[in-house]
Amino acid sequence: MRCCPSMPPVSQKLSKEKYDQWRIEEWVKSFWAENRIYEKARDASRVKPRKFYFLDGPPYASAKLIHVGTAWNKILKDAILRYYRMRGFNVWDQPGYDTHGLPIEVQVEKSLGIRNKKEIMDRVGVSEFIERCKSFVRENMEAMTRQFREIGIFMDWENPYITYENEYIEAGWWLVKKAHERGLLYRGLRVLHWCPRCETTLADYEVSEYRLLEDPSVYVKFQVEGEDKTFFLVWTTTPWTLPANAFLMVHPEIYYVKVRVGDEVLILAEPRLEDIMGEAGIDEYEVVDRFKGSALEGLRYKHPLEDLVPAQKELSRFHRVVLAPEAVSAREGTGIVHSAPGHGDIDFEINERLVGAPPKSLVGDNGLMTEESGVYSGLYFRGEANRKIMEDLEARNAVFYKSTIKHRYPVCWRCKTPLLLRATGQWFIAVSKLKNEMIREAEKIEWTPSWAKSRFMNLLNNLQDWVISRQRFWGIPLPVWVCENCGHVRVVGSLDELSKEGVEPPRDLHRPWIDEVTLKCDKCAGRMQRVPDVIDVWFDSGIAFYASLGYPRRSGWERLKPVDLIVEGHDQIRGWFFSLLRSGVIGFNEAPYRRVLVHGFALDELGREMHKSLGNFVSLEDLVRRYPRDVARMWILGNTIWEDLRFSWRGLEQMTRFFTILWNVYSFASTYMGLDGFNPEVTPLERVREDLLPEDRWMLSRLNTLIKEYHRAFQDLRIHDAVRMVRDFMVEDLSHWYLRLVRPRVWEERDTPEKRAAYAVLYEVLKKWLLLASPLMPFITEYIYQEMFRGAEKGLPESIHLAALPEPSESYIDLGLEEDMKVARRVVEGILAARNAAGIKLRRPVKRILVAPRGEGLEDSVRRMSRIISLMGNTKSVEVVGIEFFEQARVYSVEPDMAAIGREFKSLAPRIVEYLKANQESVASDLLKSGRAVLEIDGAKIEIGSRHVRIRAEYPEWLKVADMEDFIVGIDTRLTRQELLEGYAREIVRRVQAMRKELALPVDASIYVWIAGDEELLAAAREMEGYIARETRAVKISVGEPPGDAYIKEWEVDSKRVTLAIKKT
RNA sequence: GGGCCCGUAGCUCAGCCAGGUAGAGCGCCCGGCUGAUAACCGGGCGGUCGGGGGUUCAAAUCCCCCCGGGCCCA
Repeated sequence: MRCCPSMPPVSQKLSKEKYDQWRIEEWVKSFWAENRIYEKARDASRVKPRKFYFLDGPPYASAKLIHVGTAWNKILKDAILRYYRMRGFNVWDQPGYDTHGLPIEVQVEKSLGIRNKKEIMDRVGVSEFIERCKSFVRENMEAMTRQFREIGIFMDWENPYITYENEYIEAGWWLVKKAHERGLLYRGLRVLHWCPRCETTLADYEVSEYRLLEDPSVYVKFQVEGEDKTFFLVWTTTPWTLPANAFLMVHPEIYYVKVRVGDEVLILAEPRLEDIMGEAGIDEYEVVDRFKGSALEGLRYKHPLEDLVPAQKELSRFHRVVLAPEAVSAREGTGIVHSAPGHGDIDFEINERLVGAPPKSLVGDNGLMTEESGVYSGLYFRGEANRKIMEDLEARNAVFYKSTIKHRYPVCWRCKTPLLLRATGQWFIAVSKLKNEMIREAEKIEWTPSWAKSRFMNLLNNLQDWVISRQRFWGIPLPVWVCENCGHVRVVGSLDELSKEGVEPPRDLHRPWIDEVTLKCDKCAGRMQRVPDVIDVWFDSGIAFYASLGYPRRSGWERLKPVDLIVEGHDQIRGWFFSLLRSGVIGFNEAPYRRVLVHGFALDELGREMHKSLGNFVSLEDLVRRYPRDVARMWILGNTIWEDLRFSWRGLEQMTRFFTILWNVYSFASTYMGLDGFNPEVTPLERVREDLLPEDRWMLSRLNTLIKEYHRAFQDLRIHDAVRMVRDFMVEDLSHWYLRLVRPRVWEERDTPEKRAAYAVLYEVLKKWLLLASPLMPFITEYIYQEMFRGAEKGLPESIHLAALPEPSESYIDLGLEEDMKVARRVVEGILAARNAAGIKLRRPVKRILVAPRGEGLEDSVRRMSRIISLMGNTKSVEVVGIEFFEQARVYSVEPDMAAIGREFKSLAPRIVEYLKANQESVASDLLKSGRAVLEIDGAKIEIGSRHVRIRAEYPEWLKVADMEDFIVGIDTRLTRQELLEGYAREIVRRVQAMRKELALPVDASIYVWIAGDEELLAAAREMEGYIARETRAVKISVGEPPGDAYIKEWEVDSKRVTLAIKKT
């Protein structure tokens, strides 16, 4: 094998160093940076014909720390992108950042020490505020990018898309204009949650936090018109909505009663009567009438605060009872619900449909009651206003009963201020009109896992119009200009449109600069001013599919569309996946993406969500401080993608074991290939095909099966399955099995065809495995590639990440052989179990093992694999026998159950026991056959049953058996002198090896060996001299005294003493 | 209140789609190996497959109900 010294063999470098994943990763990082490996991978990919447009869901840049879940997300994406690059796709891998929105504004407000919207305008100034938002976001983005790069995410970090950039904003305008052109943009009134501190509307999905708050619980009497002493009883926890009351609602199907209490008559729902009277502490009352709610329809009433509230002048003419089953429940309240259409969403809807009152909101932007509320003007809605209203009601005898209630009440998710519902004018996109198109397009999307689709479809069935306006600053300005004179609306879709009007667009398109742009109305030549709103931040990321590519200003989208894959957590089904589709249909009438992969959430070790406030938050930095990147990546990627990831330091710790095994495998190969000067160019796989042993063909079959299944897993987006099969292959097939099988061949000093074959196979397997593993663990694979493979073959790419993934070679796949080997492994497992039971170590050879297969075809497999079974089980022969062999070999014994025998046979018991002991086998066989046995004692016949004894099956002393599912495996433990001596020889070898190691001798150094001590061991040394010499690289084995400068050590083998000495030649 | 996901050994999780004697790793106990070695390997112990009902010759797996956790919606 050293025939061609001019060629560079496989380097031994790997085996010379201690495994240190940290050092490796540092080295690889700088290797990538110095040689611009990412850029080379990107550029090589970008000229390929088959496109793969991946779109990064932009993380929200509101913090510097990266959540483990976000890391999982990017690591998954990275593995997939690497895979597609290595399969020759033209991969678009631009990352993005989501940068606008209220959460960022709130953080910046905090840093500026201000508390409300007014202060932004008055104290800080909007332009300063916007600059602060931008620099805050920029710092966060930089920090996040640095960390993503740190863990080896190969994405185009030099060219991310950023939602605050002018080009991106302009792309947003384009879509608003598109919606306008399609007649989908409208301004409408809608009751929405409002934060009185942030002074903006919140979308439904932003109303996510609730607090337990105390509110008044009050039963108010509304006098029935024309009947002085008859009242509708109404329950409310929001007295501040009463001034805006327009009508009352009842359920047509529920029964109502008139109840006399004192000299008054109350109307309320029958099912609530007892509870309410009980709560109010009233025992004496009389039901005077009973009727369905429908009978109340149209009855008019008098509002108790009518004269105090100017708004009531307009509202009083609407005061009547309407039927509204969807708004009324028989389970709480009185069954009569007061409706303020300006402060309730159902109220608003019913008002539109049945009543038509003006939906008054008597609460201003900042939570203070407005002028129109008269005496309550200027009072805070949940505080002073509530109190004053209660006082007035009581003063007017309009309160039947009052107390307080603690209930879940929505608060602002950013500042925790209690919210209110309020009718406000907002801008909408009428996506409900696009429902059919959206469903049609969603049907075309491929979902992994498939249940994500049903969840998505469920959402589409409840499609609502989209409120896109927000009354804030840090967002894409709504490109809507309204004429001050005639109210004409104009939507601007690009900067060019402004230029054409002779308007110089501001250098930054954000507020406040854009607010200064005015246009001339083309209807009346009046001045047009922009509406002050910005757009919902969900709009930003929803347009990323084209906006990230600079469309419509730049080309690219037309070429790359549609997006081939998006990958996000399951919360984004309702979030990003939804908003992308919405924008796609508004703008292009089609779904912008083709495939979706949904992953789970990263939870803490107890299965809870991670929150900084809970103190269980693990950041990416925490993670990579404690575990190397590849280890973290492999652990994270191994989790079933669409299930939640339970964080576990222990899990990470366990993953490090896999890496030592993997390192040891490569280190082992590198040691011996280097030693023997193996050169893959001189001895390629094709050249050894004739010399392959069954285990080699098996290994190659396994490799190619792995490659096949790996590609299938990646194509199905089952990355976790790819991780598991790559890992299992390395541990089970390569390390545990193949390496053990080829070791003797590798140790062989001579150059044999079998050794060459082993090296060629090993080289092939190690190289291809490394390629398969490289998208998953990019650091260590790069390192090994550089150290071990790069120098051994000419023309290999500069980095493993520039290489192509292997494709399976069907000609190497032999499933029958794989099946045979499975059988062999099961048999060897049986041998080991039997050895274990017999206390015979693997080092000691046995004469024969006996295998009785239980199933069809196993017998042939065992015969075909008998050489391998012998080798791995250290046995001289493998005999296939029938099950009967073991049945016949079994010796049965019975053990009397004294309690049972004594109870039934009293004084005869000792005699029976005596008999049983003497006739164990016959009694046992009778009992097994017929369940009874007849004993003859003093001529009398006594019958016993199996309840009287315990039957045991035993094999004879020389046969140790492992009874398995598909086999019985037995070892013949009777050793001849030959096996005994061989065993001793191996004991000697092992000890000499240990001594070599203690002296740190080079693996290929020759030595002299001296042996003294027990006679049998000396005999073994003499008779097995050749074997011992070969295994230990001894040039001579002498019996007797060693020289003084030899390394001498006393040993004990089977309590026989032996002294060994070695010395380097 | 609705939709979807998860619940399997002490711990972390496969197996469920296409029903056929419950698996892995870790931990624990016992043993082995020693030129891949601050490693590694084998064996053993360990499970009402969240609970209940149904379909079936056969259910962790399919169906229904309930309990607990999660995501989303109302």
